[in-house]
Amino acid sequence: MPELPEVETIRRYLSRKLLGKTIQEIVIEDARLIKGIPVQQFTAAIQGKTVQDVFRRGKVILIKFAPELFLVLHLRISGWLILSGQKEKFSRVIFVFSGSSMLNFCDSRLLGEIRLVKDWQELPIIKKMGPEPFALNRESFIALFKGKKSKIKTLLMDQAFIAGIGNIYAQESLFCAGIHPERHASSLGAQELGKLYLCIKDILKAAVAKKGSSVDTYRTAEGKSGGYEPLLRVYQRQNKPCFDCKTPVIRAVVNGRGTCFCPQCQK
DNA sequence: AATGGGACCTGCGCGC
DNA sequence: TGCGCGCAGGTCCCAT
Repeated sequence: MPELPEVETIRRYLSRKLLGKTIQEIVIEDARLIKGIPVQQFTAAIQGKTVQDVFRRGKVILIKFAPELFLVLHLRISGWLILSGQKEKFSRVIFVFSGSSMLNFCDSRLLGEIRLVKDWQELPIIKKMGPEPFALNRESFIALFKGKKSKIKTLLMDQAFIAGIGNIYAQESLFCAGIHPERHASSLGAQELGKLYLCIKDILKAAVAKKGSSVDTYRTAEGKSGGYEPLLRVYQRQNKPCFDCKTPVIRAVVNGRGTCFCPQCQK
């Protein structure tokens, strides 16, 4: 479900609401989401602990309870988080906080992950993760492509290459930059990469400002829809006229994922 | 090393 | 109304 803008939106809200709050109880509706540790152990370890920090790396949300105790939340494709006073639809794990607020980890397809670790930086997913898009300048962005040959869309979605971009914002960024999603990275010149850099930054920034895109189940942690959806230019617009040239938008499968692009504007 | 396919799971919308 | 099918914002594992 979530890419960088959605995850960052959730993180900001949780940070605002949960800092200093203590976990009173954990309700496990479906234990399959809890990975790497027996459920009993998981529950016992965070009961009574107080939130010290809520931060993000790529699409991963991290909640710090102690210097050596971090809750790791990954929403994967179908998860979302709702902070409310009740159990929500598709709630799988509920963290009940002091003040009776409840953080619902909702996930229709059960593909999400919840972990508890001592050292978050040692998690495999974190260890191999590429740089945060906002930490890059034009030069360092272009330098990432040195020696890369994959299709550009595959690269943008590769979390080891750059963190936080998924299927929506990869498509949107490539449309903005006028680059065909199946172009090989080695064929892209500095000018095209420079344009792509600006597009990625602008789109992610605008999407964060709008609190993400509510294409399907995504809601912000306060249960509201995101506001970026009306600004999407190609995502899921197959057969509809391109906003720029009116040519019908094409849908192809790139790297196993549905991919929309304008055959006229994206070369 | 890089790439492609399948697996993990369930729900929703569509056409018949 | 009911059923089957295709599709879904991510990541990992395995075979080639």
